[in-house]
Amino acid sequence: MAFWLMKSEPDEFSIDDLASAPRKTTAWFGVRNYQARNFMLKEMQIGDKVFFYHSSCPEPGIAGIAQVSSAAYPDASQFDRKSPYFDAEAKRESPRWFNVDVRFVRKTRLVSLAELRSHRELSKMRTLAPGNRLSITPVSTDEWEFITRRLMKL
DNA sequence: GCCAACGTTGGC
DNA sequence: GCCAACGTTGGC
Repeated sequence: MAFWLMKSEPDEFSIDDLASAPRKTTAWFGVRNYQARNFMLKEMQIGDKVFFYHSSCPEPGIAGIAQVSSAAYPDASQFDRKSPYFDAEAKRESPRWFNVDVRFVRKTRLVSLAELRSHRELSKMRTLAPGNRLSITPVSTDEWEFITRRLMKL
């Protein structure tokens, strides 16, 4: 089992939105970056644990925990002309973008970006790397355990 | 709203 | 295959 961090703008879709979604599950659609897509398509497994991260908001940070609840399948929004994620190059028979489903596990206290940066133990964390913009990044077992046990006291 | 960093595009 | 231009991300 692997660990991930997935970013969402809470104005668009927050941890509370996930908690109140039907079956507490959402399709993680709209990813339009190949590296992030490949994590979903090639590496994620059902049951992988996810830090749900709020980005582009007054207090960016980890807001909860979710888990991967499906294998990757074609992202429907690429075929939807009315969607901001529409991709004219994508064809039904050869989709370009994929997503997994993500299911709510629990809310946590907000562990802010500033707090994450303050711990040496997390200095190698991919999402904290200078200039990182990837919306999906791997989290190591050590990083996961440090954050859940030491910071969240779970 | 600014801007640094990065990914993508397209001309050559 | 290089690289300049452009668009996007996301913290501040």
